[in-house]
Amino acid sequence: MPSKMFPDAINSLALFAGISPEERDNFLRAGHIRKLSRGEYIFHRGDPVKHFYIVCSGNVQLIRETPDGKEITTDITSRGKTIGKMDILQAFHQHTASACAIDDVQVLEFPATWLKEIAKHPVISLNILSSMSQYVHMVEIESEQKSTMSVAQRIGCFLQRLCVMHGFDPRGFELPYGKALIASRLGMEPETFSRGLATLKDHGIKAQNAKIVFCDIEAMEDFVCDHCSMAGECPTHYNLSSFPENKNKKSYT
Amino acid sequence: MPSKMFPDAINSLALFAGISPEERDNFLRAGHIRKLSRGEYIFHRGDPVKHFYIVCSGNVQLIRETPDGKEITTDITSRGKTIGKMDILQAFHQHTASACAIDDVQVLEFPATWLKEIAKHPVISLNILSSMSQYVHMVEIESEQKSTMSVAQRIGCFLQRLCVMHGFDPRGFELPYGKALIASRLGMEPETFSRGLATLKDHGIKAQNAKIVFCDIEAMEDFVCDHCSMAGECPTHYNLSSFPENKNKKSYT
DNA sequence: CGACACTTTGAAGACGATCAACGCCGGTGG
DNA sequence: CCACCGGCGTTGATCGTCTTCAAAGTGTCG
Repeated sequence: MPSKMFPDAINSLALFAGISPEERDNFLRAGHIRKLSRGEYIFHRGDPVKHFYIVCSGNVQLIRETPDGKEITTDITSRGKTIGKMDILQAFHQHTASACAIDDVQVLEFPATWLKEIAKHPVISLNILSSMSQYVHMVEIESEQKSTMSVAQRIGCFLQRLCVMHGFDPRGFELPYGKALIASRLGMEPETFSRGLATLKDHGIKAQNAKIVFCDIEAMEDFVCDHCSMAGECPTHYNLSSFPENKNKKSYT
Repeated sequence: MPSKMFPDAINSLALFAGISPEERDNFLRAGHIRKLSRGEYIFHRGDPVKHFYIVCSGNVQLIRETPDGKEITTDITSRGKTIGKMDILQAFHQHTASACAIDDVQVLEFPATWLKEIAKHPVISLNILSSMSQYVHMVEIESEQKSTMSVAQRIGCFLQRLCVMHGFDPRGFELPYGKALIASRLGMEPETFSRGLATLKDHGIKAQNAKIVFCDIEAMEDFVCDHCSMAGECPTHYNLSSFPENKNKKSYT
């Protein structure tokens, strides 16, 4: 029984919010566990969509290749997140990105039809819609940030979101994966990431190797804008006022 | 009766695909028409979400302001598209962007609760999930393009999508709105857009004032990658092989 | 005709990508 | 135990691209 094996992951699933544990476990019985080791692919872009996944442990990288062979990391999913939701629900029955295990990973695998089935459940349907809306919002904001913010600012935002999402201690935590991966996630080169991280020391974020320390917790409060207050998953603007180019500018209420 | 007034817009609504016209009109009776003139706002970012909209005529610009007062155009919606869907479905009950009429606009306005109600309908629920998944895919790809493609390429992609979505004649059509707006939509400055458009002449796209001509229709065929083939709404890569930096690189199958 | 909004062009500067080299660390094998 | 190697991250120098600021051109509408 899955819920015995991964109680933490299962209990916090947004997918089943508002559903009784019994009904939920009933749904979950359709799935089985799949283990992958670092570097293994769960599926490749272009594969026909046959399954739907919930990450139980480890981190999974969603990758899309550009025509010139470069890899862009669309997202990094950790425990409790779902993979392949969108691909199933689209009319286009192929995966739009590849999924690769960053660490050793355990996922719950369900048949694709199962998702369409449970999506008919009114509560679950709204849960999916809600989490998808939230994801859209995040992607839109990140896209906007690529056009309007400097590398340093985007890194600061990412670190803050990382900290909030994983429940890390803002006074000191370790990056959960390599810097090259984060750089790819942010759509920049590793060198650029490295340099950007260095400049953040002047803005209240210290970084030594993989250790990150938010020195100015007050500044972090500013970070919780109205976007964030809703779910803690909103990528926002770190400590904007500390960036010289943002002096004398109105803040993001 | 709305369906009499805007038959084209209503009949092509993805929201009601697979629903009988009678049942659909039954749903639509809850709405009423709202007219706006150019420059008027339908709602502002931060407003409590009270309504849900379907665009009947004209174009609506979705705007998000950055902390420094700059405006980024998140999306430009035309006839048959919905506005405010995501904002309703999120736990956060405020609009995440402002909506402004570009032209004189007519929208169908529904109470927000109506959407949550009809979302319980299994077919409509899947319709919403499907269109939202598709939108997510588009936003993700555009975000990726901001990191990987040149300005000229992004403009080419946009023009192609514009042409397909609006059913324009690729051998010559007029831009449906100003260039400054398009530049904002693409996350670049008007000057950059202007210069980028000029360079496209070397890649089979002529532009004089607002008139766009795709000279190399064969090249456009390449544009229809597997993403596009599904719905014609996929932003892809215009005529990649004509860009010198993409010679000898594998194509996007 | 003139006012105004929009677009284009030009020149300067900032920023990130790229290429190259170095340092650091863990593992492997002699 | 030490030498070697490969993965990863940093640093430096250079280049191309986009933004910015400034000014001129174009069109429309009164």
